[in-house]
Amino acid sequence: MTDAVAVALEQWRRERPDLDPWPIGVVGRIMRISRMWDKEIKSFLAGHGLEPGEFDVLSTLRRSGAPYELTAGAFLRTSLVTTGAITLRVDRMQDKGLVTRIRDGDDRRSVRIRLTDHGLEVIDRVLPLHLDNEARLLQALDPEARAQLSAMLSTLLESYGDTGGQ
Amino acid sequence: MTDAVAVALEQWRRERPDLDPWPIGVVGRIMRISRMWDKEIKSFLAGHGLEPGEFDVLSTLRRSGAPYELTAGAFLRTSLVTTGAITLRVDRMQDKGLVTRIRDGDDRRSVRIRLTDHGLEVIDRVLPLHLDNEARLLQALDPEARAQLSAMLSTLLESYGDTGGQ
DNA sequence: ACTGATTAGCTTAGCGCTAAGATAATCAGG
DNA sequence: CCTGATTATCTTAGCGCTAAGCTAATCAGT
Repeated sequence: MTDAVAVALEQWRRERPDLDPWPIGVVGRIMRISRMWDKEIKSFLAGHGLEPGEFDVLSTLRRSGAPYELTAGAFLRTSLVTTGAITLRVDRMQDKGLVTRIRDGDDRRSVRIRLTDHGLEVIDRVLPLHLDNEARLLQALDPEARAQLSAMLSTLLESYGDTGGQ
Repeated sequence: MTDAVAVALEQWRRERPDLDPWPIGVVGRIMRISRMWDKEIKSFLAGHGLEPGEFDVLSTLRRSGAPYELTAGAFLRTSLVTTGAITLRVDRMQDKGLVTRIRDGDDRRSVRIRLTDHGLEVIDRVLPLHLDNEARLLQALDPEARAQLSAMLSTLLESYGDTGGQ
């Protein structure tokens, strides 16, 4: 069987034989997989009443450890979205009772975003299911392939200096 | 150096030692890379007056070969977006003079979308630059790694039955 | 202390997309 | 031929995000 990107590569070789379309073999496939996973994960999370962006905030807070509290700026540095998106996510999550905003006493520009008890309960319940769901998406790869794939992706991220802030 | 996902994995192992977060090593990295590339490519294309979705339509038409014409449904089957998105993209591209809509004479429900001379000129000019740009994003990987990576990504897409329609 | 630059976060118009429903043409069975 | 189901596309309200500008607090140099 050939995937959709293999077909596109073959078409390009026929139509533009003067060009070598090899980068599409990597970039096209990664973007295609990412879009498919976006939908899968969005649909999975919807079953638990969460948007992907909200799950992302919950995860980041949870794995930062007790007291499950980070400034809005700390999210920016790990999240690849703009400040406006963080503000809006936290607005929605506050309405849902997942997090609270706390003005910092020392630096009154700063806002600390903190997981509520409910938020902690939600992420601790959903995370294991989320991991199972992601593992299912990777079933086609054996453990060795998974490790090789992770390593190559890591090489790419490192080449972009992606350390998630600092 | 460690990438942002390696840091997240380490945090999870500390905070939830009862769980094995390995799927994040693959899924998290692919999604993170995809979002970074989305921005790079969007910014690159903006320099040529194109949106990513528009470039996608131009590419699909161009590589389908003369007469550079496909039905709206054919895009749907290769594109991972909804029918509404195709309609809106074609609306914008028609305004820009990149494509034209032609009602099919045989099946009058069907609309054939056709590259204009201008559209053909644009995609033939931008594509080589786009490939150079993508190659730049993959500089960190040697040719052998690129081939291995493509093969593993292809395995995943095939496991989802992704043949781009048919 | 004062002043300009910087930092942290919020606001909002606009964008592309989705989801759900609508319209219109074609097909399939009796 | 009808009639109901299907197919192809368009329409539109609403969503999350971006980009650009804003407010307010803090810092750095004099």
